[in-house]
Amino acid sequence: MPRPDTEDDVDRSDAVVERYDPQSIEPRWQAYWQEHGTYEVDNDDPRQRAYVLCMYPYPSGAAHMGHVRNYTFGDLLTRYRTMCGEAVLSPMGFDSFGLPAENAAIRTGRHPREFTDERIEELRSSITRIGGVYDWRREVRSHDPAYIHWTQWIFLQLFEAGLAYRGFATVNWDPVDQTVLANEQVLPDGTAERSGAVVEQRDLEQWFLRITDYAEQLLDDLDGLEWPERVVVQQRNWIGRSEGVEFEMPIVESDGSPRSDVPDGAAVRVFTTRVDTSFGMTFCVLAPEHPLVEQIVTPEHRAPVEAFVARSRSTSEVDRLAVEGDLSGRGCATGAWARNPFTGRAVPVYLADYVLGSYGTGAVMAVPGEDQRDWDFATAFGIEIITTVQRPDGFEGQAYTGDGPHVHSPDPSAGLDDGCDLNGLDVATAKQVATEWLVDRGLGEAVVNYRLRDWLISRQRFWGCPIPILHCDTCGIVPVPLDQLPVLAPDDVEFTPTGQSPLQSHQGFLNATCPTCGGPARRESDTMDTFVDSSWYFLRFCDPWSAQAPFRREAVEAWMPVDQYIGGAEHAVLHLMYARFMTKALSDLGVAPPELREPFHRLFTQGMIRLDGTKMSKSKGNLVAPEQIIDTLGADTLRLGHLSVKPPEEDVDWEAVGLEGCARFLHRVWRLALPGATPDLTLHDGPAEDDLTRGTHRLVAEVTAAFDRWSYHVAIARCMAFVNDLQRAARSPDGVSRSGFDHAVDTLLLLLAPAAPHIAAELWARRHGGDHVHEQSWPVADPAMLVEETTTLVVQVDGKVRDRIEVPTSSDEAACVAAALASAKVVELLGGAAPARVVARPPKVVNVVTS
RNA sequence: GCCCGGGUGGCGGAAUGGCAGACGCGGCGGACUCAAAAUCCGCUGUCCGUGAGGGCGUGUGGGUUCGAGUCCCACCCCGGGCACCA
Repeated sequence: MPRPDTEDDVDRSDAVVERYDPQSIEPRWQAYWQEHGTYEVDNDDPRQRAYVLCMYPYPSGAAHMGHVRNYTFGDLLTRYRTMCGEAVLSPMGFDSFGLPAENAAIRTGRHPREFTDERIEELRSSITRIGGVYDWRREVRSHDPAYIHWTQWIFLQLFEAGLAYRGFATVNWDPVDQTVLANEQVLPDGTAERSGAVVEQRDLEQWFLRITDYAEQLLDDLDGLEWPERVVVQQRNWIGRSEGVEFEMPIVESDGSPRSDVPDGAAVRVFTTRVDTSFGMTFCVLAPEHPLVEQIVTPEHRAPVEAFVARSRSTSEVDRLAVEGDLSGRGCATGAWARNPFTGRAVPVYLADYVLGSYGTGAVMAVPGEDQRDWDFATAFGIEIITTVQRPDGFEGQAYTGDGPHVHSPDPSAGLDDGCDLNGLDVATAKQVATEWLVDRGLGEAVVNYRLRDWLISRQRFWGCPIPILHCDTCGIVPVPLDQLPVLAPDDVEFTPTGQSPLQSHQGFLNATCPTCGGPARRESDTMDTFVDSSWYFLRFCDPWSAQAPFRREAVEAWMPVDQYIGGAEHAVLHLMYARFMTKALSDLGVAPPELREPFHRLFTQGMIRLDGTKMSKSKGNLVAPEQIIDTLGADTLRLGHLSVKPPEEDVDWEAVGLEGCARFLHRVWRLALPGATPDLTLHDGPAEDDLTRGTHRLVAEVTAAFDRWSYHVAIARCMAFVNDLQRAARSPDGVSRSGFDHAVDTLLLLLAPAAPHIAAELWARRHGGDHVHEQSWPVADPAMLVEETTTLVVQVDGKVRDRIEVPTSSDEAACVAAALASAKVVELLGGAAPARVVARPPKVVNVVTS
């Protein structure tokens, strides 16, 4: 059946030139790489090893532009470093537990596993169509029983070591997703990062991982990482180390005499980072939930205090910490007094909701002169303000937090014979002296506090890794024996619209036998935060076949740490902190090698894709489908679009991606490089032109340098400029030599192989009898070829460019100056006068100074 | 408020203290074509000038230097993080 003639007419008219058709090329090469295992590496590979890893994705179906961007950078690096002779481990897997699948199950009644497996296949196919190459033999999925087994095994190791524990805690409850959230998953405005619901406070028993044990290491080891400064700063802030002093303030009467109605030794223990300002303390503040409140409140204050405490307890932590404007409703007097050890005087004890029981000692000394919040509080409650640090001249603020000499100490009225004298000292020195003074008298000690809290991993969800614990009435909390792992969620579950996890009511799952006493036990129905799964997957990739342990140590030694980790910056304090903690914990437990203290040596965070100025996302419905572009322009064009649009770490507006220009460029490369498809070129058999050879070497040097500093957009721009020049030269009447041309084109194909792998592979194979471009060595520029014979000498007069002269590159200063002074322009501008001075930087620039 | 980034044509952006605007997009003009698409060629910071050419130009104001987009100081604006965690 003859097809109606449409565009076929055109094809026949210039049948000499086979047009670049990505659809016929790309699937073939994708299959080739897969079938030949081109990017599979074994753990005993003799080459130098490199581990290049992109954050494994949540399987959300077909890839979106964010995936494309992420995987293009990772894939380029894998291919580039492989051509450089390294054995590159480039695995891929799926972070396949999580709420979207469970929400879909609630909506449709289908089991999340089915849903998830389908989405994984879709995503895998998308990633392949982008041209991403991975060692798929190593694929891991969080919901795979083998993976669940080892996640649970790791949890039990942590449990045995005391790093996993069950604790009662006031937690963030998401009423929409019906689960608790980690602090990291709550946004500063008090809403849930995922669901957007207003987070409530609930008191629940939950599982925690003791990440705070590692606070100091997590902070210190940041120094050795080659990570974006932004991410390091965010982690540092999140850990929130602060050095300070704790000391006790005995509860007394307002005149300093002992108080009879409180137990002996009753004292407020305060934490402060400004012990140097202790002489300015005019009151102290307890958290409303502080256990001492009950004992010290005086009868006439009891009623308002109880009301205040009740109100604070129902306020979220975020709201409590938001101190803005008038503070008069935020505090409450207790009627009690406590003695300041520095002055010997009693100061009133208040409650304030912005003081948290969970940080420091739950009590602070208040120094309104040097702390703005204390100033605001003192003003609201009519409390005295004393200045202890000399203000600089012209200071017009309220509290002064800067440096300066200390004043007003010791208080002469205190009559202490061993008073602490800080007068005249700067803040740092005064802190030291005051700390020593306290320590020497046994009144307090230096301490370090962290803002970081333990990692709450309990989730009241179904589609997650079950926590392998049993609750026995007799024995209490009992770990599931290792030989009974994995604990898997049942298949016969029904998802109800209430959203409650089916695990909480599934008797077959809940009922178990206590392995210790043989009595009945109830299975833990909470599952783990999915960040637990992603906190060790990079280790499993080293040895996904291991059946006796999560991974064998020697396999991890072969590959870890990850040389280059690539992902989104939104994981700065979540995944990246948890993975660092888990690596350290596993190292300490002897599961991972002892010397492996950090998982990711280098981190790269690529920018987001935006459309119309907002983040592209399914919920906003503003997606541009990568598949559509692959179907029309091809994957190589799409990859090039991402690579060339902007520096990779910056956010990208999709409108800025110049796909047409990239497609044009590839068409041009095709016509230039396809043997026999170049009728408009003039190629002769003479020796290679020096200019052309030098240009080719310069291109190699520039592209390599650009790759090494992640300036892909510059690398692509250089290739484009090179093609423009080459095409122009080859089309000129004189043409170029065949040998110089072929060298130029072959080099270009090698340089493009990591960025546009399909077209490079196709053209290389056609030019070289079926050879595979990705198995060639990355070209190296000959330094001797980078030096031009002549160069443009820029001639300036008084710093302004007035002339340009071609000179031999070897010209010395005298020759350059002579050439410059001989310039007609310079002669004219000098008007016969002698230059006042001549500065030369041979052979690039000469500046003639006239005055 | 503090700490990081960043301000360069109509747009995305290049530029070891030495030719600002590479490369791409967009725009304008031309070649090919019956015509269009595709492709190719030329122009494209701004002002003055018919032209050759010249003036002005990298957020603002100072400074260092023979020479500053690049270094220093102050300020303005944008983006991100932290923030009243004692």
